[in-house]
Amino acid sequence: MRKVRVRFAPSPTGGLHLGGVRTALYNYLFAKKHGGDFIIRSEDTDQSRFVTGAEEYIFECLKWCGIEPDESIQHPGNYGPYRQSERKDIYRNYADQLVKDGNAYYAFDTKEELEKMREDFKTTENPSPQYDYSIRKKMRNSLNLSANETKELLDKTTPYVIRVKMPENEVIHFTDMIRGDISFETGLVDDKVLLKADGMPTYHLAVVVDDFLMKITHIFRGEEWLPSAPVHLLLWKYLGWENAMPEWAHLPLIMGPNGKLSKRDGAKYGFPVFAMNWTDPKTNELTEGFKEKGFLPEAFINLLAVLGWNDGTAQEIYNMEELIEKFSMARVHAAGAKFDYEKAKWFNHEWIKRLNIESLPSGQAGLRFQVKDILLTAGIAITDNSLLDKVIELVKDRCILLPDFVQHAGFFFKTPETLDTDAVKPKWNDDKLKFFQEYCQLLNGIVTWELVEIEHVFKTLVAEKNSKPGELLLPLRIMLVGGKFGPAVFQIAELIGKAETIKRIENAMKQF
RNA sequence: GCCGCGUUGGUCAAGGGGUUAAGACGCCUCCCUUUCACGGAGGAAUCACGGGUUCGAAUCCCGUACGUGGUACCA
Repeated sequence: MRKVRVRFAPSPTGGLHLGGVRTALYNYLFAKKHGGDFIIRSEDTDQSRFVTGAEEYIFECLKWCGIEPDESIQHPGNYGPYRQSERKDIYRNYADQLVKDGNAYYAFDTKEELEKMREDFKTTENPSPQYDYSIRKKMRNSLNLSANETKELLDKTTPYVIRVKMPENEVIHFTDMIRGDISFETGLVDDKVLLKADGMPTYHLAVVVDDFLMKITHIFRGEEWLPSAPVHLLLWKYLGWENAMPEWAHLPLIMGPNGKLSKRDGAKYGFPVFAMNWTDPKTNELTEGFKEKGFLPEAFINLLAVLGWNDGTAQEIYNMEELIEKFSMARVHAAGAKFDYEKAKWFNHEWIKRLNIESLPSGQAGLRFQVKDILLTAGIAITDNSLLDKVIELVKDRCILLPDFVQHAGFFFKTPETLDTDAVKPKWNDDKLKFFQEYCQLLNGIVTWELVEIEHVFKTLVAEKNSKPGELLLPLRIMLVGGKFGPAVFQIAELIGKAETIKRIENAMKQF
């Protein structure tokens, strides 16, 4: 029994979107569940499209999610290098071997010739002709040229690519861990480029070679790779590695409101699609991440994990430990799942409610730290941790995203700058003014500043004046918190203290 | 066009020959609460369609439709 080894090969062009993180997560969960290794290979095959900073960004995102690779550029193991540009010679070697064995060939067609071919063979029935077994007979490649002609072209360093030679009439099938038996006719698959003119491998060559060399046992990737699976299968066979063949699973896509989830959807519908803030270095355009939006990493991995997977029970809230224990690839849905931001927020709410105040199981700082941080960015510095803890306990039920704490906890530490006077003014009168003046005096006389006392004094005075508590409670709330929200008024008064309570009432009275 | 994959309420989904077809999000109603939430109790809402197979189909088979991905010297 081989040790489980899985790998994640994030695209360098787009940073990490929802689907990417979920692929990483599923790979990670599977590896950890089976006591295996989680490996990250960096795909930088296409230098011209490489986005600077993407590599670091990906590691940061995964780290935030609590996913640390066992092997990667940053955590080298025995199977490096892990960056494709540094493995160039390795790929070339295997490409040459494929040519030598007659399973691949040199193709000298220029970009223009390819375009011409696609134009010439285009019909209404077949709008995009492929470079396949029938077309390749008509192109400029080592299959049609004589050995000498080929050698001559190579000697003259004519640009060329190496393409796989797909068999004309074979059925290739394999078992997908999610979808079961899947088969393809090889004649319908094109002769994919394996090695590009610049000497870099395409994904097709790179994955196969890397997965073999890095002793990968399971390949989990997005569903968009399913159509090229037969190419990969054949390559494993042609390279003579059939007995080391890994198992496969093609993960369902994550969909947006209309079709596959895209970065645009995020902007259009107002929800994040990246784990963390992503600034496109080319356009300088900032896309807000789940982290910055106020999601807890626990909530983020939780919602991602159950978007396309469930363990068959009604359980919805899982921490990383439980996910590792319960995850199984066979229970991943084959159909794509539409991302629902409302549900995503619900997960965050649940996690805010249950997150430990002090620290996380992962050893990271707990809710207190995160709330403190969010208040600080809003200009509210916290010095009293025990007060903060009490406040968090009191208001966390009404906070969905982290920044909600600014509204719901901020006024405990900072006098509200503006009051919702409109809610009070229309019904404000001299009687009420007198009531609050007297209430302030009474509050001032309270010796032990406690909830029951503050409330008792209020109620007694209300009874004395023969007024309705409801009409006075709302103004008091506005005075203390600034608006029609927050927990029980007297609880707020207790926590902000005697002096501050009286100060806020007196200040507010001037404004009504 | 061709090829692959898919299709259970608006969304995530359980169920894989006999179920009153779970549960969650969202929505609605009520209760609780002298604010807003939380919480509690209810409610509306689903097996894409058409054929088979079967005593019996959401479940198995075929077809159709629709969705989605691929069809690049992108990944």
